[in-house]
Amino acid sequence: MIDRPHSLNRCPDGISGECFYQKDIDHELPSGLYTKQIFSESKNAYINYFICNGVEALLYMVNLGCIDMHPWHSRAGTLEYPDYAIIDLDPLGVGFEVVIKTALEVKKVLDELSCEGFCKTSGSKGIHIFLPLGAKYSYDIAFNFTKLLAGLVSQRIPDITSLERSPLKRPNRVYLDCYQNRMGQTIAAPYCIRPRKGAPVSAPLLWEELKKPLRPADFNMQNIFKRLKKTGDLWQKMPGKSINLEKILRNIKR
DNA sequence: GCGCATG
DNA sequence: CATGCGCATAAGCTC
DNA sequence: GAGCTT
Repeated sequence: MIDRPHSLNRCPDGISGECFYQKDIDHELPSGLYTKQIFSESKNAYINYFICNGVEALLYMVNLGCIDMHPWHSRAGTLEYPDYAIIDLDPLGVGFEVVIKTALEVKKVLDELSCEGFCKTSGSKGIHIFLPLGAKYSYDIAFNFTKLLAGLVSQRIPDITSLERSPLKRPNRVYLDCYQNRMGQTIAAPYCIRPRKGAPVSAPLLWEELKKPLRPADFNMQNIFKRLKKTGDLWQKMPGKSINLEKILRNIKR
C-alpha cells in the first residue's frame, strides 16, 4: 500500500451499515499525511487522491471507516507504470474448487512461458494472480499482456472459464478479468479484511496450497496472524521482482 | 462521518 | 432543526 | 442514447 494512491471504501457504520467510495479528499489532512492531484479524464478536473505513506496514514484511513483497502497498482512516483499486472479470477455460479482449477491452469501456462506469478485469495469469492512488472511497463502493456494470457488459458479450459464481461454471457464460469489493469483501477490489498460476515482477509498463498479443501473463509481476521507466524509474509517475495516481457513473448510464438 | 441543501 | 443526499471510474457492452 | 458491468 505504501506510496500508492488509494480509493477509500468507507464504512462509517461498520459492515452492517452502508459503505461508499471516496476518491477526492476535500478536507485538510493532519501534518505528515498528503494527497496527490491526479487528472481525471472523465471529470476533466483534478482529484486529490490519498497517498498512504506509512502506518499513520493507514490508521487515518481506518479512522475514516475504511475496512478493506484499495491501492493503485502503481506508486505516486511512477504513476503510469504499474508494479504488477493482475488476472482476477471471478467465479459466477461455480464453487471455489473451479476457481482453484482455473488458477492451476494459469500457473501451468505461466510455467510454460517461464513467467513468474503470485496468487492470493481475494477475500471474497475469487483468486488474484499477480505478475510482477517492476514499474517497467505501461498499464496498456499490462492490460494487453494479461488479455493474451487469459486467451491462452480459456482456450485450454473453455468449459469452465470465460472472457465475457456480461454476466449473462458467462453462466457457471470463472471470469478471467483483465479489466483491472488500467490506471485508476484497484483491487483489495493483500491481508486486508473484507467488510463481510466472518471478516475474511485476502490471503497470499503458495501455489502448492491450491488444492481441494481450501476455501476463502479459511483465512480471516481471527487466524491470519497465526498463519503469518507459520508461513512468514509470502507477499514479500514480490517487491523488486519483474518478469521480462520481451523474453516471455518470444516463448509464446514457439 | 460530515458538509450541504431542502422543508 | 430534522432529514436526506453525495461521497468512483472508463469503456465496452446490451437493450 | 441510456443503462449495466467491472
